Amino acid sequence: MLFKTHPSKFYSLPHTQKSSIPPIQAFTTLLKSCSSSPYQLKQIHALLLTTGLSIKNRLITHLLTNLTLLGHMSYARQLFDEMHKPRTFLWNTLIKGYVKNELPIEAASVYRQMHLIGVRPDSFTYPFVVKACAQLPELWAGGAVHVHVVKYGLEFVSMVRTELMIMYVKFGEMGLAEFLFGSMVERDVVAWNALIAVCVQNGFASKALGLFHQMSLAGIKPDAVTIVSALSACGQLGCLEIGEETYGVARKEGIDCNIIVENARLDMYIKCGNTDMARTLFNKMPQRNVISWSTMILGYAINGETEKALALFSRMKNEGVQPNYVTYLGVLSACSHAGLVNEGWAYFNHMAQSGHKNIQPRKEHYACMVDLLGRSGHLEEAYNFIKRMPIEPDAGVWGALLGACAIHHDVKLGQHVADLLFEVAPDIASYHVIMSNIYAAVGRWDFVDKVRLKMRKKGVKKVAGYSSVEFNSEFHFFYGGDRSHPQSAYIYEKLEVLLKQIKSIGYIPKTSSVFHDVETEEKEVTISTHSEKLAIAFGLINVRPEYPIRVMKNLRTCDDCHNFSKFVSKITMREIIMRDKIRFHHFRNGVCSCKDFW
DNA sequence: GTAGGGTTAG
Repeated sequence: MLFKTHPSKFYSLPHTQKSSIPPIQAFTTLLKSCSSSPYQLKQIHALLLTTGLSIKNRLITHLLTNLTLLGHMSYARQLFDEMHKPRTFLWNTLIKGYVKNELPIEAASVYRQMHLIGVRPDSFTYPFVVKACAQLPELWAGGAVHVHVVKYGLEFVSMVRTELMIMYVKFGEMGLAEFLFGSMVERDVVAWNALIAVCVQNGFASKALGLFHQMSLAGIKPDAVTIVSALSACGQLGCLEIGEETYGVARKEGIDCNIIVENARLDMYIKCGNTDMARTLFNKMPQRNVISWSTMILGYAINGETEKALALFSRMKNEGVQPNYVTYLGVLSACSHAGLVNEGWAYFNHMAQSGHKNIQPRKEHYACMVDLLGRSGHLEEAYNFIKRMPIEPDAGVWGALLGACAIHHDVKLGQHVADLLFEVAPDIASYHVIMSNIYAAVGRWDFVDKVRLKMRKKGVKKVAGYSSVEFNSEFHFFYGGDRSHPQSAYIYEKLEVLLKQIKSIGYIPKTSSVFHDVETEEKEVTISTHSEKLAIAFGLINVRPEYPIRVMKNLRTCDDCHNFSKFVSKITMREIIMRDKIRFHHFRNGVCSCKDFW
């Protein structure tokens, strides 16, 4: 700031002997507040050298720190390399810089170099080195670093241990993380929060809720950060009751009036399929940021309330809130879920032509457009659209087209797309399953077997489908053909009665069900005991009639289950809300909110 | 003189 407005003042500073501010202090202040361009920083550096102050490590450190914060890592590295015997904290600063700029390999190599030269790392070094290891694709470096940590006797340093825990959860090593946590000397609120947050972020939501519970038993008061992670876990699991209880805790602790907490709560309502509660909260929030708006828009989109999503988007712009690229993902997926091709094009073109750097279409937006075009039957157009992409299409983009080929039974294009897709992402089970479903739908069982064989050879395993229902603040999980639930006998009995009833009003099981990008449950399990059917039967037995039955599914639902749910909602007069992998289906009186377009 | 945790999307 100072530099921009009064450059002359700045340049004269170090030379002004008479100045009341000593030069070193002046530099320090300046560099601390400095957020200048690399050019300006270079000038400052040059000035430091000419005034003979370069030996002052303190100033160099500020400069180095500023460079790393601004992302000018190559210049920071150059500065570092010019130093004579940099001390440990300077090494730490450089490593920290690489980690903050998500350059874990560079960070790790600086750490290695440190070792080779014989500079002893300290307790400030490891939090960052471990964080770098957590950003690497494989765990082995992290394991080696853990050994060093033990060797230097730093394993009980709270922050080092916290970072190690985070690293292990990221690599799915929950057991190791829990061991480290359990044997921690002081488990403060931040350590709890770190573990809970990383569990949520890596798909261990029920583990996160378990920890949240344990935390209160241990007498540690949650803060806003804890609540945000807990609410996020509830959203992931789709548990509205526990979500409300969590919010109750926040209110009791007086940490509910925080925009991040409110956004997390908003998201929780959305992910539980309750747009009414979300809207009520949204409307009474004293402040809303772009995340609040985007969450609400996306919420309408995935719940099939397309008009509301688009209306909210224009209200957002009228109120002068700048949409970001996530907001546009919400808008485009609203169009996609409703088959609004023209509107989708209009929004997409607006993004591309806006001139705003932060809303230039990204791969996700392209995938959304491909999905929209493909789902609506414009397969050729979708393919050409990908071919014209200015950025390299990724698996998500090709996957969207493959999914569309499955819906429209286009074997030829499907095969072609699969070839391209498996070049980019050979090991993703769901894409192989879609391809096998494409063949299955047209009766090419020879090819189906080939795909299965290929999967077996590659060791690609499909994910088992399951559905869950929350009841009395507890989860009930069902797999296809599952008989492990204590109420199993009643559930199957109920299911039988339901099938008889709906058959009498026209339900015909679609045994040759068309698969969308669904991964079917085990082959031997008949269609009548798909996990969502069991979950619905369970819900009908247990959930009070005034409440809807909320079923959460990890994969997409199949045609037959979709049809089944419509009929059941009709004869039982119950609302069934089903969340599949990418959207909601609200079944009321025989009709689904998705209008059978998904 | 430096250190650990949070919301949308993927």
